[in-house]
Amino acid sequence: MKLITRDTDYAIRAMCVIAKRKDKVVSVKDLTDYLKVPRPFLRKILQILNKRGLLKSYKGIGGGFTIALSPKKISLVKLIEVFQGPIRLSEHKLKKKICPEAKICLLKKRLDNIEKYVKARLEAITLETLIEEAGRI
Amino acid sequence: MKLITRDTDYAIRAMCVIAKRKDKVVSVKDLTDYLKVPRPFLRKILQILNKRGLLKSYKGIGGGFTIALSPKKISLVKLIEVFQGPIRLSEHKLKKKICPEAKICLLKKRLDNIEKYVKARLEAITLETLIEEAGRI
DNA sequence: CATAATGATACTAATATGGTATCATTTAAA
DNA sequence: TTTAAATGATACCATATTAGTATCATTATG
Repeated sequence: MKLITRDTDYAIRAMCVIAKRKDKVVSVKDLTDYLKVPRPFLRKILQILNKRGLLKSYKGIGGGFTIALSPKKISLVKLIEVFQGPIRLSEHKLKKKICPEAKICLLKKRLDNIEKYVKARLEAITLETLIEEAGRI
Repeated sequence: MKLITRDTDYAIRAMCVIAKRKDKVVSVKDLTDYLKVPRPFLRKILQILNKRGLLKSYKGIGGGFTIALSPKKISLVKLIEVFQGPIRLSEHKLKKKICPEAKICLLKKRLDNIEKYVKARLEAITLETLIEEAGRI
């Protein structure tokens, strides 16, 4: 079980770097030199973030990416959901055919509560908090 | 992202039924009739639980499974780890080559905390609590 | 000894993950 | 105005995981 897959992880780190550079345009080359992650893969990831409106892109020589939104507004939940779809701890449905013992589906309620907590915590972690904390050290 | 996969889910429900029947031997046929899950798949799952010492099995006519441990002692964490391996929310390693920006790995610390919480909650959910609550309704 | 159960094991199909490769398009600068 | 350096769009590929199926061996009961 993984909460965060490789693409999300790369995205988080790349976004942090881009966010810190503020309005300076950062190219994939710059990022891969620094982060040591596979270039074509990171390219794909950044294109997705661009399409989703989290990055702005600039083509041509000297091109690259800048952050499109305030780092305050970009949470881990958001990034996770971009690459991994909605967060759901269990797909355990309350349908009779899957769970005739509707009572056992108290399980579902319990898992839902845990999920709610996890989501809240991940919502609270934004690019801003990551960058800020890093800066203080 | 899923915390609980299908096999774990089936295992939880089957274990609840078996635990409730106490010392009565429950066959796979009984279980699939009731739970409406694929029989060969459930068979495989129960065999694994048996090997891990969570169930006792009885061959031959009238055979099947009984619970091997007190339902108190069987937590969701245990069942999840049987089928999905150890719970880890992020594989984000603190290695330089993966994360040159060691500071960003505050991320790791944060995720670890969330993970600790989730584990504690899942540890607290045992077959007993699931059965007991169901009984009260 | 027939039958109903599990044990062991191998196989398969579908999906997700972690990428690569290629060509088109844009743009800055020589 | 050409060239080079960047992204855009897309298609492809390899591996692992998930979700099963199938088959034969073994065991116990009546």
